[in-house]
Amino acid sequence: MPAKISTLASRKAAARRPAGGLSPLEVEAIDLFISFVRLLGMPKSVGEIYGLLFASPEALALDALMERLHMSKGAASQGLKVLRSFGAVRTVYVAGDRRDHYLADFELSKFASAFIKEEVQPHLDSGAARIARMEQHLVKLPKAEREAATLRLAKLRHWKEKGEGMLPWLLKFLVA
Amino acid sequence: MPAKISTLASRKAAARRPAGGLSPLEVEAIDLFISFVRLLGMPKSVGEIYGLLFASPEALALDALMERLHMSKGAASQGLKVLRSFGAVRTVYVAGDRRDHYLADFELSKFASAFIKEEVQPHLDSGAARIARMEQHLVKLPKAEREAATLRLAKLRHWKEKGEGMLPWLLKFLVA
DNA sequence: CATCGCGTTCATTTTTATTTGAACATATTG
DNA sequence: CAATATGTTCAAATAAAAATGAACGCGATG
Repeated sequence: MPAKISTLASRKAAARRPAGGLSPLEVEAIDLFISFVRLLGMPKSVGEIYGLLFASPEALALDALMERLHMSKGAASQGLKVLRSFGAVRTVYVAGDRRDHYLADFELSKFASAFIKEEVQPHLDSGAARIARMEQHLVKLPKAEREAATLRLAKLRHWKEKGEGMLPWLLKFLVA
Repeated sequence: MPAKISTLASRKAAARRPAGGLSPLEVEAIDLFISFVRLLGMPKSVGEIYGLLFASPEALALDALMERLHMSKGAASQGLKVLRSFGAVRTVYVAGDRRDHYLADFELSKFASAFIKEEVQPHLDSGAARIARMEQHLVKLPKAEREAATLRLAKLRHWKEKGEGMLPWLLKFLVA
């Protein structure tokens, strides 16, 4: 009964890696990480790649990612570049294969701290610069307006300090 | 010497509200809030509106925003809708004027807590649901793969709990 | 040293997000 | 109640972000 055997075999395969496609588990993981990276303002493809690598027991090469995620070589390459840049992914050596093979690093905090260091911190810095510039403009205002503006500037400074105070704590919490 | 007087007058005006445009102080505030709202994934127009209102001592009506920010009525209306929705802006009554006049609320934490409640919390919730679904799939895997996958799922659960533990703290910190 | 395999880059295309503007709803005024 | 003022909504236009795919660089291989 070859028919039945092949049916069973393909059903089993489907539970794992259906027709070169994705298992339900992988799909869930990918969806999860897509929405996670979107929350951090990163492109979907980064989430797809990390999701698949996260779910994958073995290291995957670029062409495996392309094929299984239906993604162009360029997108896969750029996504891996981002993931490498903050250590969410690392390469492993595979004997007799000169392609790079990627494995997910499970420290999710790397996403968050990359986000903080690359997005939040620069924003705080430029914010500080802007507040300084605003103080320059302040002195040129007529007194009535100056008072109101001074109050507002104080609010901004307050928030900048709050942010600056929070970041180190947040980083520590995440890494812990 | 009317020429000189007018020059001085226009320079002074320029420091405040140049030709129906924006003062340097307002420009700085607007830039600051544009990058702030972009960080939270909100449209630029929301930052422009809040920035101008933040810098503005008097309450502004929709048409003033349109004119000074070079923005369509639709964008202004929708931006205000967003800002109202999380209380970053409130209306004040102006005698003998039936337009709504808007004032910035200085509690910046409202942006952050809106972001958390509208973006982060739902993501955590859907993440929890996904983890549950992944557990369903888990039992259908062959033992070898199941072990690896179980480990990964434990990581996810760990992070979900970490996130859930952090949010209340973060909210409290922000509001404080 | 010519060819091939692997990965990166970047101009172009596609997709997604935002803005515009006109139609509409609603409230006000004469 | 017609005319007007104000604000909202939403389909279409525009702008911004991301993906594609071909060209390129570089090292390995025969």
